[in-house]
Amino acid sequence: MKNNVTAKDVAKLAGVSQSSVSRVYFEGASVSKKTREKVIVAAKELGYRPNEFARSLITNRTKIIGLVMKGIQNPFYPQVLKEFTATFKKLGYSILFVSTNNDEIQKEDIDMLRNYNVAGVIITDASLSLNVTEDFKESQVPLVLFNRKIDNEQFYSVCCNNLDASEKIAEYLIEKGCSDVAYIAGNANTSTSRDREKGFTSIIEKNNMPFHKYTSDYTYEGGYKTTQKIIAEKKIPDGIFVANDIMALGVVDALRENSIMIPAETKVVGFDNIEMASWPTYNLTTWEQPITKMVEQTVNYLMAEIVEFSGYTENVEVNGELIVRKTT
Amino acid sequence: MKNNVTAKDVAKLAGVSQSSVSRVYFEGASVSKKTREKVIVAAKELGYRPNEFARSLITNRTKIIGLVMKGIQNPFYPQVLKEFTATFKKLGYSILFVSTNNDEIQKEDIDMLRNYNVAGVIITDASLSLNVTEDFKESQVPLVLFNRKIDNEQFYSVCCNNLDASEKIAEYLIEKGCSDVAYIAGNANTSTSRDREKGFTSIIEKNNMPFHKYTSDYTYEGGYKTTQKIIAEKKIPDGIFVANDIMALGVVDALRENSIMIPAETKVVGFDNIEMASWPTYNLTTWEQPITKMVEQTVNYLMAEIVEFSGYTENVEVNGELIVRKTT
DNA sequence: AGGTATTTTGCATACGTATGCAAAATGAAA
DNA sequence: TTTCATTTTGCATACGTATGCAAAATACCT
Repeated sequence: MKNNVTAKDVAKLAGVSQSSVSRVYFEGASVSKKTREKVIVAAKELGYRPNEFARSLITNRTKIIGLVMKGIQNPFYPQVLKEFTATFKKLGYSILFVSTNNDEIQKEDIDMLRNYNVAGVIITDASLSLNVTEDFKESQVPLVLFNRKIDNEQFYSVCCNNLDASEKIAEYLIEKGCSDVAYIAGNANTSTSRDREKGFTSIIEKNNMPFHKYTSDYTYEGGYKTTQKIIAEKKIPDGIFVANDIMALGVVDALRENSIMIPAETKVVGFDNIEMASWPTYNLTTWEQPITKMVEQTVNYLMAEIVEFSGYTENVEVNGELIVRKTT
Repeated sequence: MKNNVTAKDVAKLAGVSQSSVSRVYFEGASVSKKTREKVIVAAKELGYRPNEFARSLITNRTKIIGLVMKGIQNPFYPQVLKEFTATFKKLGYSILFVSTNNDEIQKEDIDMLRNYNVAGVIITDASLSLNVTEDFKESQVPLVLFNRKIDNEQFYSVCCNNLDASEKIAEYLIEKGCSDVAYIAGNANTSTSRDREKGFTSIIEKNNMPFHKYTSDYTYEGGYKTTQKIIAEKKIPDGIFVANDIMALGVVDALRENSIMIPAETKVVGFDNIEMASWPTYNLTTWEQPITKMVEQTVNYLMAEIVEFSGYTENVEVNGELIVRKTT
C-alpha cells in the first residue's frame, strides 16, 4: 500500500522501456547486463518494488500457499507450521494462514484462499465437506491433506504410518508385560485416531487380551479427565496407548495424582514426540511423527503439481519410530 | 488459480454491464435489487469468484495483515496466533504469516509483505533494523510491535505491564519470605526481558537483598540448563523469577531432579501463564499476560490506522495479573 | 401529466505488469 | 565489409476489476 513507484517510473529514469524493467525482475528473461544494471540503479533510487497483484493478474499465478491448520495449540503443530514456513520461504513462497477449530474445513475459508489464487493448499488434521471437495477437484488447485487421509484417495495425503506404528506399540506393550490395556482415542472420525486404534486393537485381539476404548479430544484436559474417569471405574489398565502426546501428558498427570506408579503399575505410550514428551518430568514413551520428512513430502508434491498439474493422488505414509522413555 | 470466469461473463449471462456485476460485490455501491438478484444467479451458475488481485490493483488496498512471529514454539505464541486469526477473520482480513528465529526482522520478510501490499503488519517479540525502520515509516503501512517495544516510540507497541508486574513479583517473593533471589533473563536485549529484570531488581535493591542474574534464551532447555548451572554453584536461591513460563518449567524440572523442594526450599515464578503452567505437574505461579486484551488493543489500533492513517505511535501496556499456584 | 430530485446504469478508462511479435541491435563467421 | 544467426528491445495489448461521469431510469410531488 501507498508506494506508487511503477515500472514506468523506473523505465523513464533508466532510459529503457517498461518491458525491460519487467524483464529484469522476471527470472530467465532476456535482458542485457547493461540494461539490467541501469534498471537496478534506477529502481533502487526510486524505491521501486514490483506489484505482486499486477503480476498475478497477468500470470494467473501466485507464490502463495494456503495453510489451513486445526488445533494450533497442540505443540505438534507449531513445529509443523515452523517447518512449512521455512521450507516454502526457501522456495520463494509465502503462507496465507487459516486457523480452524473445525474438523471439516469451512467453505468460507476455502473461498478466501481461492480468491487469492493460492498456488496450493495444505490442510492439517481436517477434512473437506462433500461440496467443497467437488469444487476443489474442479479447480485444479493442488491440495495436500496433512495428518489426515480420505479413504477413497480423492486427494494427496501425507501421514505417519499410524496403523503400523500402533501395531508396534501394541506389541511393545505386550512384550513389556501388559495384559489389560486401554486406548484413549482422539476426536471421533479422524483418520489418525481411527488408524491408531485399528492397529492397536488388531494386535490386542490377536492376543486375546481385554481391551477398553475411551474417546477423548486430543487435548491435555481430555487426557486428564478421561484418565480420572478410568480410575473411577476401579479397573486400572496396566497399559494405556494414548492417541497423541498432549493427551498422554494429561493421562500421566492424572495417574500420578492418584498415586498410580508409572510404569510399574501402568505404562503409558503417546504419539507425536512433541517437545514436552522429552522433558524429565514426563519422559514419555511415544511414537515420533517424522515432521521433517512429512513436510518434505508435502512440499515436493505441491511444487511438482504447481509446476505441472497432474491431479495425481495418493495416501502417503512416512515411517516414524518408537522413542522409548520412562513411562514404559 | 485456473478459474477464469470473469465479471464480464457474469454480466453477459445476467444481461447487465460488468460495472453492475462489480457493484454487486462492492459493499455500499448503488445497485437495484432486481439487478443484484440477476447477477447473483448468474454468478452462482458460472461459479464466479471475484479476483482479489484485480481488485487490489485498482483499489491499492488489500484485506491482508502481515503477521511476523518469532518463536512460534513457545506455547504463548500459538495462542496469540489463534486469537489474531480469529479476530481478523471476523473483520474479513486474512493473515500472511512469516515465522522467524531472528531478534531483528529480516528485510526480505518485510519486502515480501510490502510486495503484497498488506493493510497492516504485526511483529511479535522482535524489532526492526534501522534501515527497515526508516523504510517502514515512509511507507505508511500501519505496524504494531507485539510484546516488544522500542524506547523512542517510533511505532505503536502493545505489551503486558512488564515493569509493574516484575515489581509486584519481587514484592510477592519478599512477602513469601525470600531473601536470596535470582532472575533468569530471556534473550539479551529484548524489551520484555529488560523490563522484567528492571522491575524485579528495583524492588530487590530497595530491600538491600542479594541478587543474582542469569541469562538464558526463553526456551525450556535454557531454563533447565541455567538451573543446573545455578545448582552447581552451590548457592541455591530461595526464590527464582524466570522471564517466561516455558523457561520456568525447565527450572522447575531441574530443581526437582536435584531434590530441591519447591516451594519449601526454592520458590519459582514464571511469566505468561501458558497452558502448561496450570497442569497439575507444574502448577506454576506466574504472571498472566492478558492475550485477549493485548490482541484486542492491537487489532483496534490497526483497524483505525487502516481506515485512516495517522501515524500515531505509543507504547501501550495492558495489565496482567499474578496467578498464584504451588511453586510459591 | 409534467417537473424535479434521486437512483441506477453503462461507457470508457486506468490500475501495474507480463508478453507476443516485429524491429533493432549485437556477435560471429566468411 | 557483408551476411547470417541470435539476442535484445520497445510497442501495443490484455489481464479482471473499480470508478468518474454522463445518460437513462425511477420515484415522488404538484
